[in-house]
Amino acid sequence: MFVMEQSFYERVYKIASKIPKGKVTTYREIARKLKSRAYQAVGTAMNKNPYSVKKKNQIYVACHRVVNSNGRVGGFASETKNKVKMLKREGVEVVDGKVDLKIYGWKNF
DNA sequence: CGGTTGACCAAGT
DNA sequence: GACTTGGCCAACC
Repeated sequence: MFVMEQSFYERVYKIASKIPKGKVTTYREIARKLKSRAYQAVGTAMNKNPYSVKKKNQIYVACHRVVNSNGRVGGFASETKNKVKMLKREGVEVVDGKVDLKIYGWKNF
């Protein structure tokens, strides 16, 4: 059985999966919702994120909807072009791997 | 328990 | 605008 360890990461996944379509959020915001400033840990969580597993019990994390505070698309840089496509398909305008946080910034506290 | 790391952030140079 | 430095927090060794 899945032993979803109740770690800091899982909370991150849940929040990340909460991101509405056509919006993006930053690591900072996620950390903030966790009552922490662990933006770093959030990033690390994403890195180990089982987003590929789209099972029923599994959480799907839209990594591409998570960006840095600068609006720059994060570490998936090598595949950024692909993610950018996805984001655009969701209605998010991405320019040079960057997003307008003023417009698409997720502020659904 | 200390040092390293990580898809980070902000301010300074 | 690019690079450096310090800070931040959780996980890993």
